[in-house]
Amino acid sequence: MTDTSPEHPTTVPTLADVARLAQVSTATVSRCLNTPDQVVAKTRERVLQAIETLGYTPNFGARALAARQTRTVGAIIPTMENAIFARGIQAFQEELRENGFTLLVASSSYRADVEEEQIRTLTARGADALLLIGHNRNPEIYAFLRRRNVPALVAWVYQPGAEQASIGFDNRKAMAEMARAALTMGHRRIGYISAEISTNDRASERVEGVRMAMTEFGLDPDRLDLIETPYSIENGGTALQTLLSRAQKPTLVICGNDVLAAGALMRAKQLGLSVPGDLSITGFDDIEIARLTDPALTTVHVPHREMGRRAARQLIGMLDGTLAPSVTELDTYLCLRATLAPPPISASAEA
Amino acid sequence: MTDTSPEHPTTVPTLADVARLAQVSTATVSRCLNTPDQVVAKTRERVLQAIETLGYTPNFGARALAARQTRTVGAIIPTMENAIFARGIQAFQEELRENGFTLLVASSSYRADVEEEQIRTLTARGADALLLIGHNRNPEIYAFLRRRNVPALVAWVYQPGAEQASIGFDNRKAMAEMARAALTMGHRRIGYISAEISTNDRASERVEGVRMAMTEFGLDPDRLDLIETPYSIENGGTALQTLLSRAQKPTLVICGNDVLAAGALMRAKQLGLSVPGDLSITGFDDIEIARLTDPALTTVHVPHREMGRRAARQLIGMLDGTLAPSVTELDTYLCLRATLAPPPISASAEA
DNA sequence: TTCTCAAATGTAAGCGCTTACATTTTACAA
DNA sequence: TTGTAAAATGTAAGCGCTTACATTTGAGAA
Repeated sequence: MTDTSPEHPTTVPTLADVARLAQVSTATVSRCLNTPDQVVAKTRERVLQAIETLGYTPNFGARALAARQTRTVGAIIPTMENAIFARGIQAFQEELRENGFTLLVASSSYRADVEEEQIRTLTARGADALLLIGHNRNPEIYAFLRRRNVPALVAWVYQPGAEQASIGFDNRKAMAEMARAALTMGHRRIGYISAEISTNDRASERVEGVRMAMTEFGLDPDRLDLIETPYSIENGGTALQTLLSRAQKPTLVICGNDVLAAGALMRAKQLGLSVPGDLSITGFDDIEIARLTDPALTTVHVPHREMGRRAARQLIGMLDGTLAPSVTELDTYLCLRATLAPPPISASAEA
Repeated sequence: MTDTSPEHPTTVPTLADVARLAQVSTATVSRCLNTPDQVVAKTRERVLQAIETLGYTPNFGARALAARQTRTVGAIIPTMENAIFARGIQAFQEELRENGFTLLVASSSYRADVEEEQIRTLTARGADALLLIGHNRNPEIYAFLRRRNVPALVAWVYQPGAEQASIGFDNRKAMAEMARAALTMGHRRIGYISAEISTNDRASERVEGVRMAMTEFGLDPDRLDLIETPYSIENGGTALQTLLSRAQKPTLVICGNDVLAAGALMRAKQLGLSVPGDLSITGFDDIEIARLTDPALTTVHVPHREMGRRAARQLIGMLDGTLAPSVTELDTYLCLRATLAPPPISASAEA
């Protein structure tokens, strides 16, 4: 039983339906959609009209199957729960969109196995290219992607001599700069609140940056009081409390990012400490929240938007063959606001 | 030139490649993947082995095309920039995942045209069902979705007698309750910081709730001092400052959500006001930030997680025909924390 | 051993699109 | 008018999968 009455259609309209209604071949309809100036205005209008009356929308899967490309790129970020990646991904998406690409975002919850699954899912869905965060993952994944001709770009990190194409900043160098500023002010007892280090190279590099600076200042890097905890405001507060319960209280708590720092700062104030009078606290990322805490957070500014836009451009270039894979370093800078100051006199005397 | 050496494959492996290597038909390979117990163990192992050595991954588009379903559902939320929808969507996703569904999220930036485009995109990509936020949109969209057999569920709102299947809470009632609490304490000069009302029914309903309560208390609802501004911490601060510049300063600022409230609270403190001593501030949503401000925010608790999970179940039920579309109301409750208190004596005397 | 029938597997027809190639139309020069 | 080439359109072969239906296999009954 065929149903041809446009009034009460029972199935979803297809290209063929449009072609029939417009009295052209399916090829012409397809061209109207993809290369409109290959079809003469009169025909085109007729086709567009038919599309309109039928309420036709092309089937993405079929199109991808036939065209062998989707103009879609995938991004797998560790988390969507806090705003760490929001701005960068937003910019990434904007630049993609301006170039006719669609972004598909997935999150891995900082888990390698989930990331791997998401990579498979996104390539199965036809992602033409992939944006990944950080370096450390199973090298087989790159082989898999190469096999499928899916270019990948690693973001949020810069490591000299990296194998993979990447765009980002030197996390170690950036945090070292912060640590040097603090050490110069006289801080010697330092606490550090970090994300889990073993699976997160941004986090581990930042810690290493502090250790590096400590060594430069003649301090034993093992004396860094390190706590690892997932990024969240709440966890920042809890970790701060732990650090403050040590026999030797820190005069400075460096946080792996602004979210942790915001939590630590709030908790410190709730505990009656004056920041930075009694205790200095620093963050990393310079997200919105950093400017809005009271006092405003001293942090490391990361060029999220630039990173996102340039990542998109790089990936598009790799896709159409105009750009070779490359390793790009972006600059960060210290953002000295109000939560970092010299340690209290009493404390520096003790040290 | 055909390349059959598995060492240096030049194309991505397909079902047919697997079938060839395992010496079975493509149908059998397909069954191994989709209905494994329809194929005898020995064959299955051989096929799985072939899949492994070839590194085969099924092509999603082709599968969707042939099977006419994707086990994918789409959600279009107004924004990803703040955490308003994060928890609810997270729960939605979890429940979907447990049932073998994948979630695709898109954001509309609170723009009707973008939302419409996203709806088309997601259905083109084969979403089997859709989650939408709030009621007000072009009714043609529902016709479009019906035509395509894509069930849709509206969330975050409850309106008695709604046409569309929905799950959510009564925004008006919830906010009215908050307003009554404040009015009972003696507040008479009320400022309100809202999202844009014309395009956002959650926002407008909440405002109406306050107006309703004012009327109940014999106040002229038009005296509500209303400012509309996009949800962001920064904007909350700016709006607060505007409200404070009025001839008649408010003793209470009700905010349309916690993000605005957090911004307003911070700004108030920076301006040297004591909250709630000099000024009361309230939020809506009860997201993480509400418990972490100082003082903690008085707000309306929304059952985000429950809403997300139940939305998923409802949609899955509609998809497999076991559940009829329905309109579900969820309960909210007042979360009295520390930013709401009676107005200062001086103020109530003036009123 | 032969027969029966369920279980396992195979065959092949699409799903809705793009695109190489073939054909027709059109515009313009001769 | 005719010829020519470019422009417009059509034809049809897949893209990689699922699945209805056909065929083969094998276990157990007779």
